[in-house]
Amino acid sequence: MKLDPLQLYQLLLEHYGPQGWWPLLSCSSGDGGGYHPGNYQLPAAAGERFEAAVGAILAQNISWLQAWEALHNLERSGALVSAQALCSLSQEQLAEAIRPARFLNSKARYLRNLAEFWIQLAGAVPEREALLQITGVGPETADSILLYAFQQPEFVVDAYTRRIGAAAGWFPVESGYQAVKQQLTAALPVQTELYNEFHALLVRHGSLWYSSRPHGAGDPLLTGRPD
DNA sequence: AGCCAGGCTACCG
DNA sequence: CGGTAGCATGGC
Repeated sequence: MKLDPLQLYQLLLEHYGPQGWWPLLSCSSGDGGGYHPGNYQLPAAAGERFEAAVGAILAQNISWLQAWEALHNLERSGALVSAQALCSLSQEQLAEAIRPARFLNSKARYLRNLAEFWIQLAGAVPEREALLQITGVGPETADSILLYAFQQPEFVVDAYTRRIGAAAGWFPVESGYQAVKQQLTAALPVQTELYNEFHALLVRHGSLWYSSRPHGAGDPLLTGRPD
């Protein structure tokens, strides 16, 4: 049997339940969780949108637990109050606060770039092309910000999406970002809530079965060949 | 010890 | 242009 994307989405949702992304500090139980399963209205406040965008950069190529530690450090430094507040920190302070998130000097620069962009934005919903011009914001981070901070219907593609989609026979693992995104969105209804939940579920499932090599070995849902 | 994180930029040929 | 080294932490 070969699952189509919508069928896999329904299977994953049934299997894992709602994931409650994007994790927010204000929803946190203090253990690095920060989830609000089934509530797709968050983030609603401007501060929460900024926090989610910051989190999207911190989470690049790293486990969420480490990103959460860094985010919490930033909160304690007062950097999450506003984009201006983040900019008021020195690069050294920023880098030290986000040390747990790896690539600290790079990400400290990225965060300042984001914050400066945020100030220009003045509360508007950003354009995808504008986000992509920020040094430190690539396609996945841009779509994460649009989807999870602003509830825009932009499907987020990550490494797990590629591996799982390849195992499902939808495309080759080495497919480019836009190719994967277009193929999946063509097979799904354009719904922000579905995009939100599907990506979170793919990360959940991917981290369980598509992390160590060979990718996908033992996947109880797809039983596909590893790449 | 070694592998792997919810990538992106800059530089190489 | 496409491909990849570098970024430089912490958990399992």
